Amino acid sequence: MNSHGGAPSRGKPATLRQVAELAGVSTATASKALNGRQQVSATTRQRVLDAADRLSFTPNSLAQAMLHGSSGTVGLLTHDLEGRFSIPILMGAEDAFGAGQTSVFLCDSREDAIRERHHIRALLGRRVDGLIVVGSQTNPRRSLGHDLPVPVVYVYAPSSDERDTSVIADNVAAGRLAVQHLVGIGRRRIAHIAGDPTYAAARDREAGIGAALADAGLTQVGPSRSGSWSEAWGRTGAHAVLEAGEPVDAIVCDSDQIARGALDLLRDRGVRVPGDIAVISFDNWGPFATGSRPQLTSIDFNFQQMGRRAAELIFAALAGEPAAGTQAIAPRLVIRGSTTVGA
Amino acid sequence: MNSHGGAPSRGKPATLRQVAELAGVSTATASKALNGRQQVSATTRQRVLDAADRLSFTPNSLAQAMLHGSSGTVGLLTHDLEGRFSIPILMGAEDAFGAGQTSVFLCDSREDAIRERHHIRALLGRRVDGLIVVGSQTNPRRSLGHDLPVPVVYVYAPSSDERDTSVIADNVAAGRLAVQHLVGIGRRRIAHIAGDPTYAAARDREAGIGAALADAGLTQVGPSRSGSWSEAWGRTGAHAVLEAGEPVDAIVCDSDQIARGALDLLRDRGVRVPGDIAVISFDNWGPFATGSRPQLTSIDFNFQQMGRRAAELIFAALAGEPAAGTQAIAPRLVIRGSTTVGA
DNA sequence: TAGGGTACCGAAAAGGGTTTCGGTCCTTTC
DNA sequence: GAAAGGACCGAAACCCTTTTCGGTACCCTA
Repeated sequence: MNSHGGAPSRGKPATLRQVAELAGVSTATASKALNGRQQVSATTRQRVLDAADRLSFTPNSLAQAMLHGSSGTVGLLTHDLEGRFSIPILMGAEDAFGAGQTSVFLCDSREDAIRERHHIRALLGRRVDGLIVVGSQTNPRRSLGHDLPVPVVYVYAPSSDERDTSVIADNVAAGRLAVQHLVGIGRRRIAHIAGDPTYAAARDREAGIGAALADAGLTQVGPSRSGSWSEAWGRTGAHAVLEAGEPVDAIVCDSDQIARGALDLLRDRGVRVPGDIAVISFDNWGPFATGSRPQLTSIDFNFQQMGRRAAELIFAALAGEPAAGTQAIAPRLVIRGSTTVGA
Repeated sequence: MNSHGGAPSRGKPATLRQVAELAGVSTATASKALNGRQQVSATTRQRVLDAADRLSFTPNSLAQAMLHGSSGTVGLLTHDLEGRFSIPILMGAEDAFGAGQTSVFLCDSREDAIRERHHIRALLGRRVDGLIVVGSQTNPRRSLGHDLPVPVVYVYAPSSDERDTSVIADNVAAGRLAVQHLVGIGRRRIAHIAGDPTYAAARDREAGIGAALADAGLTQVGPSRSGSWSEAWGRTGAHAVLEAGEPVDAIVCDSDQIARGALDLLRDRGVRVPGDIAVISFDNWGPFATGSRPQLTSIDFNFQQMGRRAAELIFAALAGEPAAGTQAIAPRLVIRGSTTVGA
């Protein structure tokens, strides 16, 4: 770690006192020298810097935190077992906080309320400056309450309490975006294989799809068929769409996994994609979207941006400008082979 | 947070001093009362507890850490963008540390050495008790060096320095396990579609497969065909296996994604799985392994257990019993429909 | 009633860093 | 030569909790 080696640095890390002693000054002077304050002569400063380097001195953030009043840490609470959302969101937050400035505690509550409370206690004990709560469903989740001493931002799954601050994916816009793309490439007979109808995500996407179809003067082919988020349902749903007999030239699938299932069945039936039927889906989950034949055009929900926004909202709240309510992050269309031949 | 509400708890969290003041005792007594020490009368203790509850008091772990000398935190360094490994490993570590006892800082270095150094500086500044370094490849990675003041454990990707402590997946055992299962269900003509040959994982699995075949007195059908970790390669590889002309009744695929590609092609060619050819793969990546038709029999590398072991090794090192060298975690066979009809 | 014992409580220091404020020493100017 | 000013440095307080150790008050016994 230290640039020009030779330091012992075994055992306990060096303290400012040791640096000061080695440099032959007081801790006050050493502190000022290291922090670029103006009360130190150039020669003294250099002596301190050399001493700090020799000892591989790293200021103890715990002590700094106690003085400054803020710890420079944030807690990220999740119960997302697969880590599908949490990692991108965490990376976005890291970006916004500035790497090295703020560190993030990641805790997985595993859908367990007791474990969650446990983690919150621990995080508050460590005096985190804020809390980011990531849900794995889009459904609103129970609020942590308002008696917490730090700002809380809910991400992906909004808080059921409107007075809280939430950042969510804009599923309605995503639904519109999907249909607009299909219409843009000339499709007119659009069907929809939905996910689990108990999820707000499924309902919102359906609403967006309906609105965009209406805007284009079109009517959806068949009902939105609800099922689960699985590939198996994608196969079943696509089967139902074909069996209904109505001609179809595009299918919107509520997730990449559903789309994979649908592609699978269409291939079995000899239906060409995108020639006969274009397929578009949501999530843009890397390996799923790019592993298929053809690759999936998909709507990306910009998780990283959601994390960034969450961090910004925590900053704002700390600065005394809380922003209650729910903010939606705009999704992004990623075009691949399942809707266009060229791509 | 506080059980019977009514507390203000806005602004800065309460301090022990405030609790003591409210209870009419000194901070020393308050501390003893809250920590169950024996130097306090029952009535005084109760008064302190009531005061603490009224103020939603949470002891400041930062101050405790400064006294105790250890922060009760651990840094987990990753550059695993998809979070495929990191989250299970983190959960395993949480388990071993005991939820609430130890909190984990998660940092993503994004394959960037500068960012990595940055994060390490920050973590050491926060006086983490240990460091867990998770690699996304199985290839050995550059050591962080030995001049760090805390124990370091490398997970998944071992350190290239033998004096470091590493926990890795046992890819050789995994290869053996796959073949043993196939042999156990009566397969004798086994082919292998390998992953990227620059990965140690691919080489080790190949070694394990070879060893188990030899043990069973069998010879592999065709060479191990190397490619990438993608579904596309799985299709290409399976095509090559069929085109080679030699009869085959089982294929080992180096990842679930490769297996998905292989399944895809076999289905195109009208080959029945597992009737004509059984397929087995590695990783047991949930949605990939269970989304296919049939579902994939796969070797699970027990990431969670790797995290647990890493935590234990850090504990041991802190207790003065460092365990240099590399430890391999035994994999686990998960049987599904791609090798057995019943399952 | 005095002495010893016990139970309980509080003052103080420690842990590492930052900041304020007072002090020292050197330089400059009249 | 003396006073004023400036540049630099250090003592001490502070953040919050824990722990040691000394002290007080009370009770019991002789």
